[in-house]
Amino acid sequence: MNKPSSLKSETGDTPTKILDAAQQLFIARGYAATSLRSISTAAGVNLSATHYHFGSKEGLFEAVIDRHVGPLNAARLRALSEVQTGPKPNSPAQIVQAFLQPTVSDNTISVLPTLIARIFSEPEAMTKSLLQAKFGSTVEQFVTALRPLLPQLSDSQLRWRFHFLIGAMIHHLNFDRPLGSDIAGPAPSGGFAELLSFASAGLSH
Amino acid sequence: MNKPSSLKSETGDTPTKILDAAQQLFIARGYAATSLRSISTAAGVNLSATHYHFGSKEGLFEAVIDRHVGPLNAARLRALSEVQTGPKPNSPAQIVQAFLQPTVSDNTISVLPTLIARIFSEPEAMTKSLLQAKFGSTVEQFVTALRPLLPQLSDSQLRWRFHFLIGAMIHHLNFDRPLGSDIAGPAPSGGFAELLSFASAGLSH
DNA sequence: GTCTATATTGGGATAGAC
DNA sequence: GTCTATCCCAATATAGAC
Repeated sequence: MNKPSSLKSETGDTPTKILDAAQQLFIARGYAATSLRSISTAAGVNLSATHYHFGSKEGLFEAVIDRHVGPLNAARLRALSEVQTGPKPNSPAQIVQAFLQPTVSDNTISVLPTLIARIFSEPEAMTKSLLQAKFGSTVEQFVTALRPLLPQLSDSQLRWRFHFLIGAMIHHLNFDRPLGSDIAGPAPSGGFAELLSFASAGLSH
Repeated sequence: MNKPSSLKSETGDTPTKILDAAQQLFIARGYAATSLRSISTAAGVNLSATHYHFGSKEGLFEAVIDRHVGPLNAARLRALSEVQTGPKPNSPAQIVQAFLQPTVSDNTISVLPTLIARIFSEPEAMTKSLLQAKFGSTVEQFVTALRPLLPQLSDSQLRWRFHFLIGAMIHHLNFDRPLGSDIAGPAPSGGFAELLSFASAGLSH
């Protein structure tokens, strides 16, 4: 159960190899179930290298996260800015797409969204304040952008609905197919388009 | 980080005390981060009692789950049946409410939904087939009930949207307030009502 | 059914040679 | 920066007395 994958990323320096392996294993098994030993083995480096470069397991976890939050926030805000500089008025669906699209298209490897989903699903108390610190500002800007487009909603209603939008997104990233779909075979397509319309409709009704 | 809560449920026989403590800690910390030691300490029983009654940590986890899935499925199907025997035609919102309401009202202690959310958020491969086994049939019946009410949706669309509905529900159960709300203070109210309307609108648009 | 004691393994972290 | 070796602790699980 604890054998690391045989896939190694042979590229990059030691810290990068550690980050790549840690990312893959944290996604697959979660934080607590992933040992530094399995990470160092998968990365093809010595166990002590993880401590030398990242200090501790928690430090490594934060480093894995920090590698991605900046680019993701930047991509979302760039998409939001593009929507807002286009022809007015904007639709809520455009804003929603600016928020969701970078989670599926902004990385060559598509593990980034899965990592985000894993962070949201971690039980540790650490997680909640960490999410606020890393994503709070961006979420705030999207809520602000949506408010004039949905004047019928109270601030509380708007925040709740954006909250559920995030929940649907996380669930979509955690599971590649709906419950009840065929277990075997390729994942059914069309999920992201459905997510967009589901979230937009839930937000705007 | 691993000190068990001082709250003990002094009631019940030993297996019940173990189940209560295990449930509380699995919810708070997740499966991997919860030790049998912390469970037995919180339960006020000997460590060996956990093995004697449940065989293994995984066996205990399944026992915690199994204590609740039956009643939850029954409550959901009962609510569905009541909706369907009422005056026709039903609205999708009624079906959605029949699915969601038991997660917040069917237990004296409101930890059941949090447990369900935790199961959905566990990374282990075990989880996915387990969810299909425990909830697949009930979800299937709700999808079947919704289909004639939403004839404009393909089967694939309907399943995706119900999937997102579940995601929003899980997220709501995992976090008691939206990102960006005041960290301190009581959780904002109205979340469940907003979830109902968000999910119904996303499903029906 | 409940306890003590222990077997066995694996975890994070560190010291110190190179 | 990288290695070996090791410390120290915690984990699941079991054996066997009571």
